[in-house]
Amino acid sequence: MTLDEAWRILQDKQFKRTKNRETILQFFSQNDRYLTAAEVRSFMELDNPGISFDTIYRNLTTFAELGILEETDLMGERHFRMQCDASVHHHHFICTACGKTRSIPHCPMEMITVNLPDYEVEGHKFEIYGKCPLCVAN
Amino acid sequence: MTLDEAWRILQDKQFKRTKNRETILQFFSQNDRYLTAAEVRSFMELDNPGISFDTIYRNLTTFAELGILEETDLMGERHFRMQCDASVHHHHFICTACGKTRSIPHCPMEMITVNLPDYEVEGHKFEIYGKCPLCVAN
DNA sequence: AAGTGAATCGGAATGATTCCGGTTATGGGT
DNA sequence: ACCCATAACCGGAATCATTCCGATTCACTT
Repeated sequence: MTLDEAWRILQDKQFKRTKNRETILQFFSQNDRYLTAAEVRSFMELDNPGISFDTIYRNLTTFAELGILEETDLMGERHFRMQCDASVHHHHFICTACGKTRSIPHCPMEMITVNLPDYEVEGHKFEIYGKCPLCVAN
Repeated sequence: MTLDEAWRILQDKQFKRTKNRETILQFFSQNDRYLTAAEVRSFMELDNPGISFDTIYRNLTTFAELGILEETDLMGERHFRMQCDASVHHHHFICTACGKTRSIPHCPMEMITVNLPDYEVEGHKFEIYGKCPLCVAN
């Protein structure tokens, strides 16, 4: 997702264009991996030393609800990354060393939901963890 | 997994047979779903009103490391359940209303890892969330 | 330029989990 | 059956991520 696409979504929903939101989105657009609220804060403090965690979490949650960011729990911590391509449903390999991700186009759900009659499926999570080629080499 | 199997594993690894461990295992053996440390504590307080969270977490972590319990993060909280059948790799449908689970024998990993050359896969997570037939009806 | 509600701030509160120093109890050896 | 070493436990404080809250500031509408 590009910055322009993100802002279009926000404007459609009447969210205001604030400096904090610009900084957050800029940070995600230039970091192609899952980030924690603390990492976002470190970056934002360069511009805004008094940034509140409340502001960060509020915006991250909003962005995730709007589909601008993807969210997942890793080691009990919330992590966020820019939505890579909402048009094609996919999953991720996540490097446990550097945090970088790689798309996995396959989704196992189709062949499985047929075996769950009477169940009301709300969502699913499929993630593969390990070391990416770069981190394997080091 | 049965209580006997669990105790055999513990004895193999020289863990002591304590009252607390008996209570914890008993609780899991009679609850076929993911439970939180707080739920475990509530149950244990019937016998042992002064039970410490430290004791609960220490044992839950030990059990999970030994493969006696399965662990997952749900809504940012650690949840544990008795390992259902370690001999057959599988995944779970998890009811978001009652917490009960249903085994999903299908694992999507085989057909996917072939597309990850040079990646070192350490693990994966595949869970389906929704309402079980009983909770759909209510 | 003024008004209004959204957004932010800062700091306290919460909730889950872990740490720690002191105490208790299990299981092996006598 | 008793002793001992050490695993296990206890209670409470500490930590960490996250949320709440009352007061202030800011972005957009008119």
